[in-house]
Amino acid sequence: MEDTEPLRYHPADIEQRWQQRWLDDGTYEIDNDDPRESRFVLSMYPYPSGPAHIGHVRNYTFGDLLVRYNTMQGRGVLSPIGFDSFGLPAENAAIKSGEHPRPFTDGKIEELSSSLRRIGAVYDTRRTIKSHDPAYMKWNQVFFQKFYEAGLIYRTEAPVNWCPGCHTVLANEQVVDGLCERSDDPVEKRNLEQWFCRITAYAQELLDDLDDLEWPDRVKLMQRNWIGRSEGAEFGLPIAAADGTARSDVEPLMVYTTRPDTSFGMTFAVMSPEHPRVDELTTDDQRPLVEAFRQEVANRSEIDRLSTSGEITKRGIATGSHVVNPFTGKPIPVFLADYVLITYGTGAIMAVPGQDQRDWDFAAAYDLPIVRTVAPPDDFDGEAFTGDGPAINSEWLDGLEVTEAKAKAIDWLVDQGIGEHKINFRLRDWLFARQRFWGCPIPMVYCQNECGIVAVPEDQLPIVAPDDVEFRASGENPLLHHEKFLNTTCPNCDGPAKRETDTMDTFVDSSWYFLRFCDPWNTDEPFDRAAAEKFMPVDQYIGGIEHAILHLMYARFFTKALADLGYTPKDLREPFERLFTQGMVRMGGSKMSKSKGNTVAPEDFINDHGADSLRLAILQAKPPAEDVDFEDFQLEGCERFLNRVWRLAATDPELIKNIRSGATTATDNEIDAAAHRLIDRVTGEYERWAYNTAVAGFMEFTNTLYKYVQSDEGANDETLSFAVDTLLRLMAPAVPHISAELWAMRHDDEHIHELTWPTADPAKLVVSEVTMIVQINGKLRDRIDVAAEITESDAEAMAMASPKVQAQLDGATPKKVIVRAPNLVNIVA
RNA sequence: GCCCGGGUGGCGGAAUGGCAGACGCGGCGGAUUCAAAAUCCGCUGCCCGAAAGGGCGUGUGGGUUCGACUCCCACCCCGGGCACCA
Repeated sequence: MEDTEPLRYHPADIEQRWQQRWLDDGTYEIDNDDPRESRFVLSMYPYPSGPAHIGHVRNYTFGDLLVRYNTMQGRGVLSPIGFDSFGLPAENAAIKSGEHPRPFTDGKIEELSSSLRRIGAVYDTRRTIKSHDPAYMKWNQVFFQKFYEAGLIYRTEAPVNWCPGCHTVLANEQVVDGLCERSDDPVEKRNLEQWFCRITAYAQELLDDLDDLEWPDRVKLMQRNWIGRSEGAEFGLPIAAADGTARSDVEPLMVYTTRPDTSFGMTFAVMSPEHPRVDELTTDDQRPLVEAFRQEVANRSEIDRLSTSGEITKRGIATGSHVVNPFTGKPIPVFLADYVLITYGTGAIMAVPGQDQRDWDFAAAYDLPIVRTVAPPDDFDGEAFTGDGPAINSEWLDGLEVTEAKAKAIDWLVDQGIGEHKINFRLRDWLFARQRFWGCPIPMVYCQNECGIVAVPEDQLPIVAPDDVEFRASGENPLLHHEKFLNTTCPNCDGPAKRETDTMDTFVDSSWYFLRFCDPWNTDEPFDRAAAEKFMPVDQYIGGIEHAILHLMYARFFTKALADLGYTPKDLREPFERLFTQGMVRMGGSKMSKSKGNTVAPEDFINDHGADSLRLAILQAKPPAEDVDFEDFQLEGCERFLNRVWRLAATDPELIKNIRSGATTATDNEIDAAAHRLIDRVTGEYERWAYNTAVAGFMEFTNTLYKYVQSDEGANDETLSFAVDTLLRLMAPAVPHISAELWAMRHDDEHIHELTWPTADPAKLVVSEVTMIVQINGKLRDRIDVAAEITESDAEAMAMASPKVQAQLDGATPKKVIVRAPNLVNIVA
């Protein structure tokens, strides 16, 4: 029977054994006083949804390779894992089954951990943390209160996004095209009193600090767009009296613009339908129409309102009142329009149809005057002109270019005392609370006497939701009906108080977990400052592009806020020094998901073929940053390759028949040099995430060794031994089980992952002979083997002497000869 | 609309101004075998040619260069992000 053949590769036998040994030996545990140079390698906090899917496997394979590679480089690598275990799926399951989310979640964590272990991913398992662990929740709650004290968290009424499907409010970042990113339900705008986090206080720093991060440009760009800084002027438009003159007895209407230079072309003004001064600025004869318009806008869904289609005349209405353009002194009408947003700037704009296409369309529909204030080029045939050019029709701005005109207009506004230079951000404050059960409770109470909102004292934290709750089909938070939880006493006055039943957005949990990993045992503090100083920032963060905005923005904000609150060193401004965003695994072109039923179970493959084959196939398939289709994994080829390595390294006598000892031949030396070149190559490829070509390198070298051992000359024992050992050491981070097993077989149970990374002998990287290519007019005509140190003139002479060149030239004299000795000669004929 | 990323054999991909197609998959042929699987070896961009050899070839068109998959300009197609932000 083949199965009993000792030299066969049987992954199932060896993988479990090595996984156990890595745990037992604590190979990847690191203490806080570890003397080695430290490296923090982290894969994004996974939501525990059950056994790993193929996307997880890809992500954690890349992370694991880096952990093992850096460890072999002699660094002390912090490689922790945790579980982002709060969230809606567990609560929705609870609603269906009636079972509490905790056992459900613990079960999923068990499944995911076991999968990670089975793919050979190694962690310091002593440091594992979970969001729903009260020991972790406590610090969320402490931070909430510190933020509240510092004014970074506040409670206010505001128009917020409400998802009826998830029965909770959502952050702006969780609304995609007017739909809930989780449930795809249309999101409604509701005016609710809510907890907000003042992330906008850090808007400028969040923007500036992007510059120094080694992150993909794409992610930085997405963050910049999301923060959306714009620079301009905010100023008042005086309300016009009946005769068109400016009234000084009422507040002017404030507007924000990025183009103060075009103010002379302002021929009307527009307010958001939700603007608080609409009533005041509506004339009696227009009031019925304005009211109808506001009602109509209020009834329209967010998605309708976002759509750019639809009759422009249906999108606005005149208020009947006028304001004065302070630049021209002339009265201009005030409109309402649904495209002006109450949440941005002042909720009112000056309209300059000559320089803004939307204003142009509106002006055309309402027959309003259009005045150009920037001269378009002669060949311009469009409508609104948004480009640069000299100012016209603008009195004292005429002739100035846009930049100068802006500055002068702002100076004038300041001189007149009616406006100022103003920077605006698109970024909004983070809506921090959710009306759901399975999250971290917000540690505040509402005093029924006079104290108002009161923080629960730290010695009473963490507040953990009770287990005896009844889940409702509506998704309504069961805490609302749990009298025992709800009713408490005010920490201030001992009077009756109601507990806050909202929980924190689960993005809070993932906003500082990397800091907790530095010191997860701490019971007195969220983490020790010195521990954070030692390991932070994360040297290499790995995760999906889908977190480009949400998680990465919140974690950056938390890091800055915690530094300013003194939890971390003041200069720790950024959590993730280097970010790598790996591509997604797709099935037949579409994203894999459980609901589409197109997932493949990595566990099944591992059972039959082993984790190393799967890891290798993932590494080989595509550059890590790119999306990959599961069908493109070449699982059989990779398994075949590992078998080839096995036969070679286990010295299968059928394969290796002809072994010599003693002095080395030219062939032996070439094999030896190839091994050194491979070290050089693979090291570079690991450094730059070129894992697919590193795998190609392993395969090429193995092919070379196969030819070597099967040649008539045979293989030198020492040369072969070094070559195979080198191959195993280079493969150890990529396919850890087979590499470890073969190394232990060959080296008396030595542990390959505790060895240091091989280094190439520079002397052996020098080549003595190269293939010089000879071109005529850039086309390849001949190849000649030459000495590496050949002179330019010798190279040219050899090229010219080539019979193929002579035949092509056919007696003609070359116009010019380009020589790049020893690699190339190009003859220009 | 604006902003990114990409377009290379039958397929996944390699090649950071110098041999296009490394490596793998697939295909074809051979060895081994009673036979098959497995394994090992060889060939495999397209066209012409018996061969030697030649021509063509990296989305399209132009440009820079002795030389372009690579740099520049324009366009086409695919993927992604932002999208009434004043």
